[in-house]
Parts: sequence; C-alpha cells; structure tokens
Amino acid sequence: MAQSNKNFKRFTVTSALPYANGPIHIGHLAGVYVPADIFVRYLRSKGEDVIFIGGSDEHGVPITIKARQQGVTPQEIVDKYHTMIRDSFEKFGISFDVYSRTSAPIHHDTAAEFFRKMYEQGDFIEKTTMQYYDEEAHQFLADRYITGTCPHCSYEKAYGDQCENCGTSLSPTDLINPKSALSGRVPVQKETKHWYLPLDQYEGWLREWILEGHKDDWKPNVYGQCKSWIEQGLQPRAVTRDLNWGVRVPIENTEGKVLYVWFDAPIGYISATREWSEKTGKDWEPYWKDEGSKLIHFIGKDNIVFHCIIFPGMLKKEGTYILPDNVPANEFLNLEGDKISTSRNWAVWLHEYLEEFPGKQDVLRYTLCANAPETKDNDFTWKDFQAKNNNELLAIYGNLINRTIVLTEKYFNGKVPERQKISEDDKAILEEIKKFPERIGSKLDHYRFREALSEMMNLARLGNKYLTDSEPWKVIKTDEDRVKTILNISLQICANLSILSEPFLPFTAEKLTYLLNIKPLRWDEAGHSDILESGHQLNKAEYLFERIDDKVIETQVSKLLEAKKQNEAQESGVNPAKENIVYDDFARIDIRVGTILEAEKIAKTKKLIKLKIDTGIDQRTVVSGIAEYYKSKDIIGKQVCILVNLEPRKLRGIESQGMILMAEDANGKLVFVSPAEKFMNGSEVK
RNA sequence: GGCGAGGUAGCUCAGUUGGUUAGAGCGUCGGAUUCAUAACCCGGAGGUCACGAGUUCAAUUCUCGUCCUCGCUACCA
Repeated sequence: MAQSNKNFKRFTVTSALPYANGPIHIGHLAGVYVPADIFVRYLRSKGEDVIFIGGSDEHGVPITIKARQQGVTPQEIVDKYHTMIRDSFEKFGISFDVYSRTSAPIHHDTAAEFFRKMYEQGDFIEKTTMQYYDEEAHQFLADRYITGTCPHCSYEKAYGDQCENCGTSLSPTDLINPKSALSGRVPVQKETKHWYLPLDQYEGWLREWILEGHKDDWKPNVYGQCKSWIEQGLQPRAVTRDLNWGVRVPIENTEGKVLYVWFDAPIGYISATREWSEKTGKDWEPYWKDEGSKLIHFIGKDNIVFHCIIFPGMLKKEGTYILPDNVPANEFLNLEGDKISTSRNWAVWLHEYLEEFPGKQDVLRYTLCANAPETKDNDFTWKDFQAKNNNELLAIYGNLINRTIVLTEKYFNGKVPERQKISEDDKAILEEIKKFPERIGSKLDHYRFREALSEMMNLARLGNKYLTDSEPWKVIKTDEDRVKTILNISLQICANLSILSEPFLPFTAEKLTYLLNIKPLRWDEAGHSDILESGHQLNKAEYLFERIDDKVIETQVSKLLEAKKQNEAQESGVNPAKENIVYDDFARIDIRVGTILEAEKIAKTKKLIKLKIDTGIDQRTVVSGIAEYYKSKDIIGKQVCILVNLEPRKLRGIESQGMILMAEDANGKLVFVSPAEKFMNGSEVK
C-alpha cells in the first residue's frame, strides 16, 4: 500500500462532504470521519505538514425538495444542518483545520472559476436534450419534481426517477400522466442545453493511472469498483442542471442553470482550502498543485466513482492540479442488523449521542474504529459498544493507568520513582516498548485502523502483564528499590500510551497527560523509557472510563425499537381500491387450492423459485417471485391458492403455468394466501 | 444477467508467494491473584478456513463451478 510517507512534503486530507439535509450518524463516522481524524492526528503528531478538510455539501435537488416540504428556503435548511453538523463534529473531536460549506461565496467563486477554465479549454461537450418544463413556474423540472403513475405498478405518486411503491427506477418520460410537483400542471417537453464531461475520452489514462498504477496500493474494494466502471465503458456526464439552487453556470445565456451538485461538491475541498488560506495567511496552492503533496480522500463506498474517476478527471483536465494518491473508501456500517437509514430514523445520531453520553466521545470513537467496515459491511450493536467500553477501554487501558498511578501514590506519594537495577525481564519490556510507535504507525500508514488500534491496546496489555508478573504490591514488603524500578517502567508505559493513543482517543490522551502532569508529546518521543523524569510529581488518580451498565444499553435499544415501530406504522400505507368490476369479470378467474410438491430456487435469480404444484386437476410447474421471503425447503407440502387459467408464460426458459396468490404489504413483503385448514386440492376459490 | 467486494472459532478480524498441531482480541469455562472500576494475569474448550470438483507429493491458500451477503449495472415483472 502507501509508499513511505517520507517521500512527501505535505499532506492534503479530505473527508467526504456530508450532505446538509440531515444530521451525522455513526455510519458517517465509522466510514469516513473517525479514520480520517485518526490519520491526520497521527500525521500531526509526527510533525508532518497536513491540512484536514471538511465541509457541508449544500446544493442539489433533495435539499430544495426538503425546503419546499417545510415551506422554507433551501438556505434555511442548509443553515440548520450545517451548523448542527459542524458543531457535533467539533464536540466529537474531529479535528478539521477547516470546516467550510458549498454555499459560501468563496466556493461559488472557486467552482465557477474551475468550470470556466475547463469551458474555455474546450473540455466539455454541449448537448441539447428535451426536458420537462413547468410553464407556470417557468422552470425545468428535476426528475424528482415530476410525479405520475408508475407504468409498472400503477402507483399514482411515483417520482420521475423512481417509484417508491415498487422500487423501480424510472425516467420522467416513463410516467403516465406526469405532473409538476411545483404547480401541479402537466409539464411540457422543451429543449435545453447542457455541458457534459466526456469521461469516455479519459479511459486511456484512467486505465494507466488506476489499473496499472494503483493495483497494489489501493484497497481491493476501491480498485475493483474502479475497474468495474472502466471496463463497463464510461459515458459523458452532464455537469450542469436546470435548477435555481447551486453554483450559477458562469457563462452567458444560462439563466436558471447551475453546476450539477456532483461537479461542484468535490471542488468544495479546494474552496475550503482557500478559505483556510485566507484565515491563516498560508498559501493554499501547494496543497493541491505541488507534486510533493500527498492527496488523500476519505470517503464511503458510495462515493468511489466520484473520487476515483470523475473528480480526478476534472482535476487532470483542468490541468494544474495533482491527483489523489489514495482513496481509502470504507464499506457501510449497519446498526443492530439493519441498514442505517436517515429517512427511517434507523441510526444513532451523533448530536444525540453527545448529549446522552457526555464525555464519552472516545468510547464511540474506539468502538467505531474497532468495528470500522474496512473490508466489508459491519454491524454496530449497543451490546458490543458496552463490551468494548467495559472489557477493553476500562478493563485494559483505564485499569492499567489507574493501578499504576494508585500504586505510585501509595508507595511514593505520587512521585515518579527512580529506576534502579534493571532485570532481564525489565530489559525485555523496555525493548518491547521501543517497537510500538513503528508498529502502530506502519498500520496507520497503510490505512489499517483496526489493527493499529489493536496494537495500541497491546501496549496497555503489555503494561498490565508486566505489573501482574512483577507484583510490586508484594515486593514492596521486602525490596523497595525493586518496586521503584517496576513503577518507573510502568509509568513510562503510561506516558507512551498518552502519545500513541492520542490519534484514536484524543480526549482520553488529554486526561492522561493531565494525570501524568506532562505536556502533550510528539510521536517521535514515544518508544522511549525516560519520558517521565525521576521525582516528577503526578496528579491524583482519576478514572478515565466508567462502567456502562445494562440499563443504559437497554434504553438505547428500546429507543431504536421505538423508531422501528413508528416506521412500521408509517409504512403501513394502503393503496386505494381499484375500479369496480362486474361479477362476470371475477367469475372468469379460476383459482384453486393446491399443494406445493417441489420447490427449487432458480439459480442466478434474486426472487424466482420453481414450484411443482398439485392443483387437483393436474401437476404443473409455476415460477414464482417469492425467494426473498421463503426458502425452498420450507414451503414443500404447503397448501396455497393458485390461479390456474392464466395464460402460460416463459420465465427464464421455464414455462410457468399459473400464478400463486400472494398478499403484499407496503414494504413489498409477500405472504402466501392459503386455506385456513387443510383442504382438498382442486377446491375452487370463489 | 454482467461486473466488483466479501464468506476463516459464539462475535469482530488477521493470515496463507500451497507445506508439519490455522492465529489475535472480545465472549465462554477453569485456575491464580488482590495494586486495580468483579478489573489484571495464567490455562482450557471452541474452526472439515461457505460448498463441490480439478491441478499437485501436498490446497484454507491456485483453477473451475455452485451457493450466500453487500454494492454497482442491466433487464424482467
């Protein structure tokens, strides 16, 4: 992975810009901000020149929709969430050098300038297409602003990009009876001109740069995803949209057009750096334009294509920028077994956590780092959070510090005793200590945060073992000099921890430096065993962590269950009745009771099961899309209702002779409609 | 359907350029201990390394196929 960091003069570390239409949750933290923060704290501790960039992404259609729904302006929406996000990051110890926002004037300038330069260089292609236009509101309509009847499921409130009832993705022209969400009028199709980034032309150098150049140092998930995109063939992508919210297209005759949000958002990293530059008086350009700078994007896996292909494409074409050295994207974090969802309120919100667990930032940081979804999706559970606090942070780290300081208080009035004669065991320990900075650091250099964290804890484990093995509480009765040595070494371990744990546990490290009564030290000062001088006075012992008991965890779990209940209530939306029919329409339908004789999942399909049914009339094959809800082996022998006079139809090359009756709820979950008791096969359902 | 990532102890993960008894942390069980927030320390149990076939003297590691999870993409209803 990453070549030696020593080859670089400075580091530019960006973290994905959170979208300002909701608060931050643990998924964002575990995937992006905690690892990024650990990384930059480590670099700073090593004395590297590093800038850590964050900011809110405030443009795009979803924000305008949210604003309309709430009857406020988009700016009010983003003001609210930007403030909230910024403050919660700060309280959580995410140590941005700058946290900016894309509605800031400096960003509008930067993005417009970026676009203009590319435009003048002829880097875009222009295309005119037909788009829906609302003649009353006098504007073109984003896909989300058009509603109509879904051509698949007849749901009447489908959006232009997706039907929320059946989940199908749509394009606005698919909708039956399209309506503008702005005025309710029928929109008309109208020509509009947009600019496209010709990604297809970048394939050559992208292949060389990523597929050949980063085969070994990018994470497999990132590399694989890029490969997938490139091999599938890249398409030109529109960089502008017809919308009133965003960065105005900086060329003439482009009323009502803005930069597409994905185009302006990554430029936000650059704008933020410029903002930082204005505040600090330092030059921003080397961080983005000097080959001696190492640019690293921390993101979630949903952002890979933008940061590995599109944004680099923009940077390269613009011509004066460097490309990212690495994009250590993480996978997703689940919560108690379910996908985290902002709209379904299935999340642990950072601002709530900070209120409910005051002073426990590091506990969450630790849990999220230990469970970071580095190689695959991972699950956060409150029980695990509790275990990590009680059995690791408290039992191993906190306990070592506490017992060491308490012993020192007891025997030496809290003064660091002088080291006396060194035993072979002591020597071995001192040698071990030396290895930790490099051991932890090299893991961090390679973005292996979980392992780095575990190595850090190993130092605390080493300290505990040393204490237990050398039993100063016994030795004190016979050999005080020996105890001096033991505690001196134990205290040096504590001092090392104050340095080496700082990137992971900044609040704890700070408390620890207070307890040890020292100044924060740099990474290079770790590994040594003379950090604390003999005679140095410690402060009084205090706990670094407190036990979290079951009650606290139960409260959190029931809070989640409450959210789940509310979701279910909300999602139990029922479709309105269809038009009336006459009896004859119904009488033509022939439904029978049948029994499933065989069931076999059809390979390579998501939903299909091939069933053999005894209908009383005959035995026949039916293909049914129920595999997401039933396992083949569980349904054999089950009685079901089957529509027997449906025109046969081939699905996956198998002729399906009928249809099994299923009830479907608002979530699309299916359940068999079966006779209430065992009934003769072939019985008619009337 | 195509593509990508993953599938290793109860949980979270490491590892194997193919080679004797597959590792760690947490949990669990037992022991020891009392300086320490029932914490620390020692030890045990626990895995046919998703499944099947192939290559090989030897495969968890290579090849092929299958299944499962997640994502991207396409299509079908």
